[in-house]
Amino acid sequence: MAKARHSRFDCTPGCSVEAAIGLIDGKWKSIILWHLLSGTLRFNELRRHVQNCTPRMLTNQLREMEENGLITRKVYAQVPPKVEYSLSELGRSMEPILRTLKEWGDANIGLYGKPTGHDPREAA
Amino acid sequence: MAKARHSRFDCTPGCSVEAAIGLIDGKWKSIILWHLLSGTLRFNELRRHVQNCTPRMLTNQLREMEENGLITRKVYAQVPPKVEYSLSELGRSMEPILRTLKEWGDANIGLYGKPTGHDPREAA
DNA sequence: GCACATAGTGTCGAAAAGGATACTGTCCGC
DNA sequence: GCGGACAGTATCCTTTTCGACACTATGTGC
Repeated sequence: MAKARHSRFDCTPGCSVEAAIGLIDGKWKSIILWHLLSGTLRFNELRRHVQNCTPRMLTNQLREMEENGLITRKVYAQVPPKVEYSLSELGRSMEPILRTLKEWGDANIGLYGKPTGHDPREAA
Repeated sequence: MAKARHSRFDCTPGCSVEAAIGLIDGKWKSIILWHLLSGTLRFNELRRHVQNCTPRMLTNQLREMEENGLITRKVYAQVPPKVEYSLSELGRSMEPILRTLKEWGDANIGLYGKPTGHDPREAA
């Protein structure tokens, strides 16, 4: 997901769709982004919010999003380390995407019977 | 991606975002969905549209989306097989998502310097 | 009889993503 | 001096994803 997964920007129309997805895809990114919409958060605050995400994964996702310019990492040279994560302008520009996604999810998942989640192959 | 990857619907707010992403995530799904927005397509038509997607992968993605209720598969009992894929109502309801995603992608990727694609770790 | 088209399936293997667990260093409170 | 909080790292391992390639069956055209 990190690297070349969605890096075919030369593909058929729809590639920008893919490219956009590529940036928010990754098990925790959307949640992280979602929380950051409400404001700046520190590493361990995020950890608590995301709960079952290991620190390794959290760092990982955060770093990728930083590289992609979605978030900003601000380190305070303090004795007990302090690092703040916030959305960059680009990250904030994704708000409509996140919202559209959430609206659709709220409207269609559960109401519809959880498109994912149920998976016939498990029941059968 | 297929199964339990994004199946934490009980998580913190933002889970519906994740759930929605889970349905369009998967290397080819967004492209397929995108093409189907313009109308019904047959298997090999899709193949030609998506180009570098192996038939195995195509079947795979198509099946997952069918299970998720996003697309409809219509088989014609003909001698040279004929199978048509089209968006279901649920699938069509994703149009705003796809469009938002595409708009964002068009506006921010390339213009911004291809957030993915460049990856400092490769150059460094 | 051979190739082509249709719509796939099956097997194999590599790579990536993700998870578990333990560890770093520094300061504070006790 | 012990343990906690801070912000991560390092290492190992499993699962998932994806791609290559060959292969199925049936009918048509040559």
